[in-house]
Amino acid sequence: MFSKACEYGIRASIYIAGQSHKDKRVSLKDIAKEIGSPEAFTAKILQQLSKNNIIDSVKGPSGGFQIEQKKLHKVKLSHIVLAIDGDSIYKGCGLGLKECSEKVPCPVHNQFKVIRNSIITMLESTNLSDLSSGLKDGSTFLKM
Amino acid sequence: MFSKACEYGIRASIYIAGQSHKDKRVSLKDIAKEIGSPEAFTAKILQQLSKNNIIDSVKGPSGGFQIEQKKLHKVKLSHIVLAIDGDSIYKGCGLGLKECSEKVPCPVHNQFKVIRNSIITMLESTNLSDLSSGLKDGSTFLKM
DNA sequence: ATAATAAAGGATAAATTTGTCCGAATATAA
DNA sequence: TTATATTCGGACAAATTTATCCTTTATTAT
Repeated sequence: MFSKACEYGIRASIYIAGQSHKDKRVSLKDIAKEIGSPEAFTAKILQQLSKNNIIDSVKGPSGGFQIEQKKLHKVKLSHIVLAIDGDSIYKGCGLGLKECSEKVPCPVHNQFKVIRNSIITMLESTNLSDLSSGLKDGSTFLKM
Repeated sequence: MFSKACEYGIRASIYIAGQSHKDKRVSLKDIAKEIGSPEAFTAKILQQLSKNNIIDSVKGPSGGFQIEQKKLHKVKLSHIVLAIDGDSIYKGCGLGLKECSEKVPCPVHNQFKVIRNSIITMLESTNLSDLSSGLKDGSTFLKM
């Protein structure tokens, strides 16, 4: 569904959100350890998220990554996915056709439209605040 | 959503289905031309589909690929996807976690479950016979 | 039988994605 | 001001996916 980079990006964002809720800034090292991702690769992804204003980064000692508390419920999964994987989920054809559209549909166009719409709705209605709360009470997990 | 190989596999299967409906066997060359796919790569994919008894292949002059007419409505998209991409769509975690389950869920587990179930339902209820009929009446397309 | 045709299969190459390494830039604290 | 901690950014490496090429095998028609 998503690229590995996007999976790491979502997991990292959820972890950062949980810590930001407690006003804690977290380092790359922490993040990679907590979500079980390769550190250097994760760094690249965090850079992308930072450039897209999804997370904030601070250099130097006691630096790290964080998300403004008031943004926590505003950041949706869709923002992260768009920043990392682009809009392929939004506009791509299920069979990889470039010209697939309502006017010139592929054979599975209508079936995929239903799926795509439910994916988009889900991505746009799920925010980091909600996702991080399950971590806090131990009902959800980010590693393994 | 699917690998390129799987996309080509589905497109090829739909084309073969359409021709098989007219009792016509089709060659690799034909298929690649009609679905706009790289020939040699398509050959590999057709081999896989053939080994999985999704399509039949015949060597030699006037050989090619076909699907038994009585199988046309029995072959579902799910069969093709499973043969080429495996069951990652069926069992994989949306965030790439190995151990994600009802007992140990990732933060988006429930949201993804809904999506996954609708994908599975769609794949298991869509057959080649239906998909190829749109090609015949010119309402759907397999190229570009 | 022989030649021609078409898929099968193995080896290899190109492209993309995933992942690593290291020096530069920046901020903090002593 | 200096040493240290941390992200940034570019270059590189490994792994995977996509794609090609060429020889072998099977089948058909002559």
